[in-house]
Amino acid sequence: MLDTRFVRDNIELIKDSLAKRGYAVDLNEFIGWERERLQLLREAEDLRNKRNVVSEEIGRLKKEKVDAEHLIKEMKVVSERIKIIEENLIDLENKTANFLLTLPNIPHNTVPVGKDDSENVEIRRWGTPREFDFTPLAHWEIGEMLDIIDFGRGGKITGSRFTVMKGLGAKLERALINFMLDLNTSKGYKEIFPPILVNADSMTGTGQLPKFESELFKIADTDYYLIPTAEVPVTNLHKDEILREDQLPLYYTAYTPCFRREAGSYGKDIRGLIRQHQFNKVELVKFVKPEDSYEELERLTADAEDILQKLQLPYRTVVLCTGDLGFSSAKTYDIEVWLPAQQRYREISSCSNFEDFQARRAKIRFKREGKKGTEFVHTLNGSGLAIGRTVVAILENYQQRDGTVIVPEVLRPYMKVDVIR
RNA sequence: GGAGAGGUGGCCGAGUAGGUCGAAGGCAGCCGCCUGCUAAGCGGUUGUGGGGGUAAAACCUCACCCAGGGUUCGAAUCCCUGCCUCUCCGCCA
Repeated sequence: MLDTRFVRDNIELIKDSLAKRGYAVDLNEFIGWERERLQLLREAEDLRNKRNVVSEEIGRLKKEKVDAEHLIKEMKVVSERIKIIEENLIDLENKTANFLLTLPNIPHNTVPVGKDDSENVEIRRWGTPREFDFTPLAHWEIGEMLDIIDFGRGGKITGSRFTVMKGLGAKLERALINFMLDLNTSKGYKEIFPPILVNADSMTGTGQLPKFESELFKIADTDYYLIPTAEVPVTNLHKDEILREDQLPLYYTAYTPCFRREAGSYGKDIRGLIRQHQFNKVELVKFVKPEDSYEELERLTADAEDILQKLQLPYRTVVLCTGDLGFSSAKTYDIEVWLPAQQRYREISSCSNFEDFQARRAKIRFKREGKKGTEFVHTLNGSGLAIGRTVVAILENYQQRDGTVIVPEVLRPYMKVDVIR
């Protein structure tokens, strides 16, 4: 969420930055609400002040057994007036707050301007895509041949976009989770295992609600939602807290299953593991001081890239342009892994700096040593990494002519085998 | 699921026959004083958000005693609803 006063005072800047994202927003109504709200607020405060003073006086008079009936009558009228104003005030507050909740974050000035993902800018590549002396198979073909991925039974048990991992496939999934958590924690990220059902308040805190309800699974008869990413529970760890300066930065890593409706992606990536309703992911989350957040974003991205380097998987990193940037993010790097069967790079991690956008929604603040007042922290997160897509990348990049798959060196201690056959 | 108890400031903990309580006291923190060092002691100070005000402060004011409603001239204190915590029973991984 953007700050009310900031929006009020920077109308033009907001309009410009939203236009870069492809949003056309009418702020005039908001300005009108704010003007009226402030006026009513002052009126209400003056009246409340009067009531406080006179009520005190009434108390004193009653103690002295002096008649205060005329004052009580007078205050009755004042209280009624306050009540009416407060109702209007609440109405206006709701309107402005709901409006602000639907505004996306302002892109950082280093984010390239563009209309959609075709204008994202590649900033680096690592590794060289392997030359095959045979035609590489798609991961779903490999997975079914080796009997480690069962798409059909996933559909039977639940429905489309659900998959069963079996044998060494299941073990590969588990190995990757452990490998990534071990690597991340060795770099100072604290491991978290959070609830995977969260309440609406937490979803609002990180920006999924109110705008993107249709992309979430909601539990019937409750206020709970299945998380679409560990970002939600982990960022909300410090909801409504005031942290001490010396507690920052905070680094967390968490493995969770993730659940997404994938509404609006009908027909996309129907085959294979790329786009599932349920998938595993190891996430990286940071809470940092504002002046550090862009340096922290670079390091977060580097930490995610390091996982691919250790797995010896070729990738490239792109910076998302304004038109492709996520709702809550001020700047995002996508890391895309090379998939030989598709002959293209596919997203495997998304690393973002949300600046104070989430912190303001979730009221995550900190206090500087020796300074008055509080400031919002900056929050960041990135996948480190999406497990299912990493499985895809390993199967496709490490496949051999005979249909078997070599286990990446760093995973062998976890897998206990060198080859999946 | 059944029965009970409770939710007050960074922490502990007063305050419930409504009135000057943003809230006693203690601890912790900060600033002084004192002190051979440490400890003890003495004095002062320390919440959050909003509106106004200022060059910036100072300052004025409103709100906040789990959350949301209600009663009242006036509520931390009374009433209702919700959430959470604890204890006992049941059930269960």
